[in-house]
Amino acid sequence: MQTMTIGKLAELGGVNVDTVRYYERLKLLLSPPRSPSGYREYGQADLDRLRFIRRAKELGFTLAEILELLSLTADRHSDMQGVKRKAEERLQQVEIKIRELQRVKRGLKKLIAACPGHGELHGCPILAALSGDEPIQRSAE
Amino acid sequence: MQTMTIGKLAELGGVNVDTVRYYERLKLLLSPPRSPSGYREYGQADLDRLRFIRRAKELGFTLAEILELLSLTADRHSDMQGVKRKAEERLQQVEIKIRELQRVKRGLKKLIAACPGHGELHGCPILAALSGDEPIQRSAE
DNA sequence: CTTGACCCTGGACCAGACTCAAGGGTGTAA
DNA sequence: TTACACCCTTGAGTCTGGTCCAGGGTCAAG
Repeated sequence: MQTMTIGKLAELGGVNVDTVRYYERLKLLLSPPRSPSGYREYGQADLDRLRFIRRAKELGFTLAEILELLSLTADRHSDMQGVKRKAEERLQQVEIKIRELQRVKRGLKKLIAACPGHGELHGCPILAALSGDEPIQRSAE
Repeated sequence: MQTMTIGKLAELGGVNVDTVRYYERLKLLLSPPRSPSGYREYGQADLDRLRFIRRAKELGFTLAEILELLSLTADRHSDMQGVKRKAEERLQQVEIKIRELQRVKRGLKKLIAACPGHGELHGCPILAALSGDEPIQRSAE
């Protein structure tokens, strides 16, 4: 397959056609060459990039953050110090995200372990824990 | 404390007053009785419920999911299987996210370590981590 | 009796990330 | 040639989870 239309790209990338055009507007995807009749012509690199975006999004990065990630990997000719600093910033954010999720995971595990999974709801420890009167922890505010 | 106004409830629950009214519209909170002048009068049970919502939200449940959890709890005759299953679903999603973020973290670390501050970025590890060819998991579709 | 902090309602507005509609051109297969 | 799926653009609408505003009533202190 040399090139593909937007419909094919969207299908392979697991997103809507409109989403592809939306990403192009946001500069997340490069504007591809056009056929004589004006159709966008995509190649494998575009598909890779689209999949990159999907994965990053699933990890909780916003589109703005993904744009930064992409420019980080794409700016092969820009100042290396700047690129490195950006990568370090991203790393910090990723580490924070992991810690937050681990806190959530511990919370969920505790609840699940304490819950027998059957019987009267009345005694459900998940509900008890969620409605308990311990102070609520503020994480990132 | 017999009853409290919306301001007090919001304060103790750690949310905005408008958020309380918003939750009431969504049926996440019950419409409380009103004072002669029309003020909402909340009791301890409302505070418990509000805290329940906050905690569940911190565990990554959407408001729609929380509404479901709450309606499960409202049904005195249902048992805790449903509640436990929902918690387990959440846990799985969180664990997947953590694993993928750790992959990204390793990629970023490698990138940073490999960056001498000059030269070409060769075979970017972030791209490797994110645009790997494993199938993309559709989570909640 | 005035002031200021609170409460009420309905509705507007926000960011983020799409998604759809309208009106029109293109490509291919029977 | 006609049908039908696909493509184009611009611009508006949707959903989530709030947040804010206008225009008004209430309540306790001084």
